[in-house]
Amino acid sequence: MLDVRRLALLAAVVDTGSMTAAAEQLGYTPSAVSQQLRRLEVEAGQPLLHRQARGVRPTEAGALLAGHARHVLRRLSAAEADLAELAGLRRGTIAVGVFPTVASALLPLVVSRFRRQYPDLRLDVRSTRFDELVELLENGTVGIALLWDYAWNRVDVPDISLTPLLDDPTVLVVAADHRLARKRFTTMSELADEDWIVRAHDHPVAEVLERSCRAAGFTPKIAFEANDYQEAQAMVSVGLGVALAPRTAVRNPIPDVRVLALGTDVPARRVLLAHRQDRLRAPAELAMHQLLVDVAREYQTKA
Amino acid sequence: MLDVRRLALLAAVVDTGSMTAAAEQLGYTPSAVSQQLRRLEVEAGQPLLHRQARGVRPTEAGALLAGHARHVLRRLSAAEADLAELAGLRRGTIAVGVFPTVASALLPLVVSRFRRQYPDLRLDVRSTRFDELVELLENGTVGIALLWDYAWNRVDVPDISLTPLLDDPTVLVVAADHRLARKRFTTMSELADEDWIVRAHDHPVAEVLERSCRAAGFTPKIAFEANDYQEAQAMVSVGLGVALAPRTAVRNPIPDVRVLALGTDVPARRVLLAHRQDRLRAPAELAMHQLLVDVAREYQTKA
DNA sequence: GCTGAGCGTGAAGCGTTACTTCATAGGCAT
DNA sequence: ATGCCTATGAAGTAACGCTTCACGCTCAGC
Repeated sequence: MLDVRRLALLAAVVDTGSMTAAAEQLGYTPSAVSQQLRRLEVEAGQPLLHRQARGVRPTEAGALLAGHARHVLRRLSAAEADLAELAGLRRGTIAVGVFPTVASALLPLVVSRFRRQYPDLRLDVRSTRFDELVELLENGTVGIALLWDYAWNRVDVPDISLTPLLDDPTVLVVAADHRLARKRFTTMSELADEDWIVRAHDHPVAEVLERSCRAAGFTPKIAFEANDYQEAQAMVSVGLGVALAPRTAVRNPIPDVRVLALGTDVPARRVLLAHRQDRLRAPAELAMHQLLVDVAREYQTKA
Repeated sequence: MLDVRRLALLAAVVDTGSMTAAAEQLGYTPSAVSQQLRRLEVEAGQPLLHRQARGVRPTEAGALLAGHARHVLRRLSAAEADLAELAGLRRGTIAVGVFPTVASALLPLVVSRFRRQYPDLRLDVRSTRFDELVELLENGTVGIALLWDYAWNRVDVPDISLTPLLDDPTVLVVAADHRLARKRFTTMSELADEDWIVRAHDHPVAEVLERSCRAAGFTPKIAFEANDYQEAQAMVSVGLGVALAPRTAVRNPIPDVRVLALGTDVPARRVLLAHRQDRLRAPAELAMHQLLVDVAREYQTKA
């Protein structure tokens, strides 16, 4: 393969008409230019320059090669410009993986601010469940994923770096005509006699209920198992029971339910930002990382 | 400037989907590929490959760079192909400088054979006088020049390499009704009483006449000074006198003159092939060089 | 005619770099 | 659990490109 640095030298020499001028332009000594061009001529198998008393002139082969050299150099500049655009956030794509409850609550904020702040970047959001999120992260389909965990079961994936974004306290959801509906706050010990709506029994929030009730000294009566928080709210609204939920999951409650805060003794869900711990991260990914941290901080303090 | 060899590596890795495969394809060890790509990523300021369990996948920046790399490599291949075409005589230009008398006699043979043998090469012929030929040769306008000299004034130009092509004997031109017109051969001593047509007095053939007559023991009577051999022949044809000329110059004599050989004691013009003695010579130039040597040899033996 | 500036070239030496070798770590299939 | 395939790291070596210093040449100016 022809050496592109030598071709660049040739192009400069042909342009300036002199090895010395080209050397100065490119920051070399004339000797270096002369040596490299000599090698290029050997490589080419034919003379590329006519040495004259005053400077040099390209031969037919030299002019031809210099033309190719200019194309190559232009393309390399374009490549560097593209990299600079990616680095300068004037171009690029960031794919983020999220889980459904954060998708509905936090994400609108994130997306709108991202659009405003980086109008030239493409944003890809995938909403799916926990284990697939980790997989997407590991194979690079997404650069960033939002995960969650509880204190007794901290997420820990090798080669994945985690940044806690916010604490998502567990709240109580009751029907609008419930005896506690007027209150803003309650404790688990007030709820010993309630019927409970939970999500599928292997869902973590079921374990939150289990642990909280045990700490309060009673065993919850399970009235219904819902498939998601929307369904759970519906059941609560018609008086089938009360439910525990992460606050972000019921950020926009349906009409006939009320949301009450609970004490800090009820375990809170933690939302985390996860990414592969590569030395180098794509610029767009770094931008999104910072934006998520910012949005989460604001969300936390505002709420 | 981005390193093209690294870009080539990247393109190969992206194509094969594996560093090991790319290494094997390009004749490197996997370690070398890994190291170079790492450097390229540092240069790019962002990751270019997603490392996966089974091989690698390009990131957005990696795919972009690989695309540019493919363009650059294609262009470099084209450059090499062009050089090969020049070397393979399927392309190129050869400029030859000649002096008028060889142009009219030898050149038609040369041109026709050149066209036949190298149909893809361009041939540029410039016909001019001796000193300008040397100048054209020195500044590279022509790659080959045909020169001539006589034994007492050998051409010698620094950095110009000379190859004798043929001996161009001096002949006698007489009118068709001249007393010697029927003969094929004569000697200077038969010509002591003739009137002479010469070319301008500083022209070498005038010196040939001078020397030959002196050797034969007489001084020529100059009747007319002609500007070229055509004019000289015209004067001879109308009986103004006889003339000496290099044989190639009267290769195609006008109707009313006859050409007689002279003895070897009359100095012969020597025709030379001249070129700059560069280490490297353009392939088309080498081809033309050989062709000229061949044609001259045939011309010499045939005549 | 001589001299100096400008240009290209060459030999020697040095610093950098890119490769190989050898060894390690991790995932995946048998 | 074993073995293969992947990427990766440290160390050493060989090659390469550059600088320095010096020379030869041509042209312009005193």
